[in-house]
Amino acid sequence: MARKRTPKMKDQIRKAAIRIISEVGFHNCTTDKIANEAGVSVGTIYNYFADKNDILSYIFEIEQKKLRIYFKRIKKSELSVPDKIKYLVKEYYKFIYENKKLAMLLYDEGNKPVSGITEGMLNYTILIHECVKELLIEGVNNGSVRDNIDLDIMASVMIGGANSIAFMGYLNLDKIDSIFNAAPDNLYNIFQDGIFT
Amino acid sequence: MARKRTPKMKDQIRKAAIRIISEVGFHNCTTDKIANEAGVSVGTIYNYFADKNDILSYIFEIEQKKLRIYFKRIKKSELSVPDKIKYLVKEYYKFIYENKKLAMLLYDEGNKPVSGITEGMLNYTILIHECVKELLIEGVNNGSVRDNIDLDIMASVMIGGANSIAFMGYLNLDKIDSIFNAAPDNLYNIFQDGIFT
Amino acid sequence: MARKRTPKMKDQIRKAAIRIISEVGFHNCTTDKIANEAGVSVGTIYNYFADKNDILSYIFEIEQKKLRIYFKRIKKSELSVPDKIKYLVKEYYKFIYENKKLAMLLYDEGNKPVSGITEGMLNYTILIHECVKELLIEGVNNGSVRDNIDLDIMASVMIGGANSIAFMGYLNLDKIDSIFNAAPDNLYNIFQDGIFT
Amino acid sequence: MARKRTPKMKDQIRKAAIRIISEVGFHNCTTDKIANEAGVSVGTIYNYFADKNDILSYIFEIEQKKLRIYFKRIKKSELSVPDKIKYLVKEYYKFIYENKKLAMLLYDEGNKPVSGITEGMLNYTILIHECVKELLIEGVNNGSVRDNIDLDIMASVMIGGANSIAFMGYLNLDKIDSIFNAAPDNLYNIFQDGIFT
DNA sequence: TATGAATGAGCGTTCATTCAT
DNA sequence: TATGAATGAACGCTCATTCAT
Repeated sequence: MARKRTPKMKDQIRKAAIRIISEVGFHNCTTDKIANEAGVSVGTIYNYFADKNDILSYIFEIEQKKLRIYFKRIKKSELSVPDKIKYLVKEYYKFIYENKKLAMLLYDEGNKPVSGITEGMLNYTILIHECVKELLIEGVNNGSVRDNIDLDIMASVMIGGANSIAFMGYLNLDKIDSIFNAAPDNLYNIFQDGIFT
Repeated sequence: MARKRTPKMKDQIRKAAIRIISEVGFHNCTTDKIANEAGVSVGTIYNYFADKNDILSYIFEIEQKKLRIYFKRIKKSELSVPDKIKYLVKEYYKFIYENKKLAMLLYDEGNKPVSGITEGMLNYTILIHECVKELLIEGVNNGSVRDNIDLDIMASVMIGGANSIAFMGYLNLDKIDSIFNAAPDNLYNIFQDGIFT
Repeated sequence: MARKRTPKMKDQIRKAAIRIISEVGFHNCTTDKIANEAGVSVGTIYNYFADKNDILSYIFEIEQKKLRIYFKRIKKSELSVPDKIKYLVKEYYKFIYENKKLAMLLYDEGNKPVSGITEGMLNYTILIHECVKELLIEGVNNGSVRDNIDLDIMASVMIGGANSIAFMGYLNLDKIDSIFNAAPDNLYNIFQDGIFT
Repeated sequence: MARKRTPKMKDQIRKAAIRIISEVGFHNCTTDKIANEAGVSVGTIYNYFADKNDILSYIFEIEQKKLRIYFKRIKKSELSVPDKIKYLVKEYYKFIYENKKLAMLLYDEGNKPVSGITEGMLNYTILIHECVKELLIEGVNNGSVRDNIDLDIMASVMIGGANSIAFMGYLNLDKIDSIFNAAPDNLYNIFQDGIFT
């Protein structure tokens, strides 16, 4: 029996791709670079992925799966909606701090209305939106979230706001620790009381 | 003091580039396409721009100049800080509605911590941040903006939130009108009172 | 005298290759496709064949063997030379009608002075030539075949003529039946009396 | 004004392609080889041809045009049909003798019911068939060609026969002169009286 | 200054072949 | 002996850039 096509190998390639793409962007990331980073030959990539785009799709697909599980768990918890969101925000910054490269990639490639390369990318972004919105609906229903604001807009602001801070962190890598540290409370604070006095 | 005659051709190319890039993204935008859209030959592009990236830099540079003037005007106005921000938000949505292609491009290419192609792109993003932050400082100083939140974070949330709504609009082009219509008030509302009750 | 058990697998691969090559041509025929068609793994092919070309060689080799036996039988028969040829032509069209794929392959790959891939291919073509020529020599010797024509040329015309009709059939698959039906008599007729009155 | 895209350049590439393809076959002929042979860069090829197949199409297209003119001229001549054919055959061998490479290519690539790469190839083959058939029809009408043989078959035999001799010549390059020398008369002889006594 | 044909490095992808299992 | 995942050279094609006109 020959070597079995292992899920391990596919993951090895996926992770190498994450590293490369997050460093140079998807368009400057060549299949050769990925293969090299994965310690594999180019041909092998094509044993696991239909084409280069498919790698990106797969990256987003995996994250989507994780996300879905994660949100389900939060939703089911006994916490109040604000506390769920507080928790979510905290976890979010923990995640992007621990997975800088992946997070950068997700941000970099996932926010392209124009040159979106794969469906997977948009689906991921939409999924987050839907999950946050669900939480907000729950909040509106039990009176913990204001009901005079469009919930799509509210979700957008929350996600966009959180991402934007992360982006700032990536641009100021020397201050990233303090930024990510301060972010959750500050963000929650804004969600709580707005920015004006 | 009459200016020298504007290099019309450079602008012609810039505008063509905006149209093409916003349609297909920078990486799928070839110099041939730009030249064709501009009604000019490829060679001519290189009389006005050092290379392809330089076109993108120039686009951002121009927008930066406009932005600087614009912010200066707002800052000088007699409005209160919240009203300045209200006005700003309104104008922002008006602008991206009327300049969809340019706005998409600015969004698509301007938010890349990773694969940023030119300095100009980041400078543009940073400029916005700085300008908003200045406004917020003014607000803190005169007591109209809360002083217990990091202002960089606050600015990030505001900008990211606004952009995120725009992004949602681009993804739902059929609802873009109603989204952009509702955005300013909803956004201001959130800035005012947060999202929780 | 019982033969050793035929290496069935080699034949299985050979037949699969015939099917695939005749469908897509040798150059578009991948070892994967052959393996798949043969219900065998790629590796197995290389247990029976030195390389991809070797499969083609083998196909021609097998046909050559069959041909040799076939011609020997005809030669030995009591028929007159014209009758032998008449019989040959009839059998030829029967064969290519019943083995369209193989015949197409033999034609497609066997007529390449230039890009001949394997020796086997040419040998096959040459073999046919030699066998027909032998028949013609017999005819010249007993006076049934004209002796003022170069026999190589004569053989070429006969074979080329017959093939060319077959080719026409392949190009007009809807009329292939009537073409192959009419071919033997018409061809023999031409051999008999030429084309001019 | 920049260099003009010249028909000369396209021809230069076409001729280089003929040389390479006739040497190694279309499938083993790389764009790099053609470019190199033409003293041009790969990119230039793509200024004149849509893709690699297009080069082959063009080669056949050009020959088709020449052929059409040539046949028209013969048809209009005052010669009897047999004399037209005699002339045609003579010219044919002159042509393939003087243009060995082109002729080999035309033969090698033009006779593929299966793996025909471009329409142009088949059209060329069909054109020859049609032109010969027209001549035969003329002959039948004025009584110089036998009317009890299917004319498609007759045309096929004539063309296939002539080609087949040429093929033999290519396989025996040392005897090619004498073969091509003897061919016209022998062929005409067969057309006149058949092969049997 | 404007042109656009020529350039050629570089990319994504294929596929015959190998070899560990 | 059979397997099929891994390999990597090789290909067709693109496109930013150059430069003769």
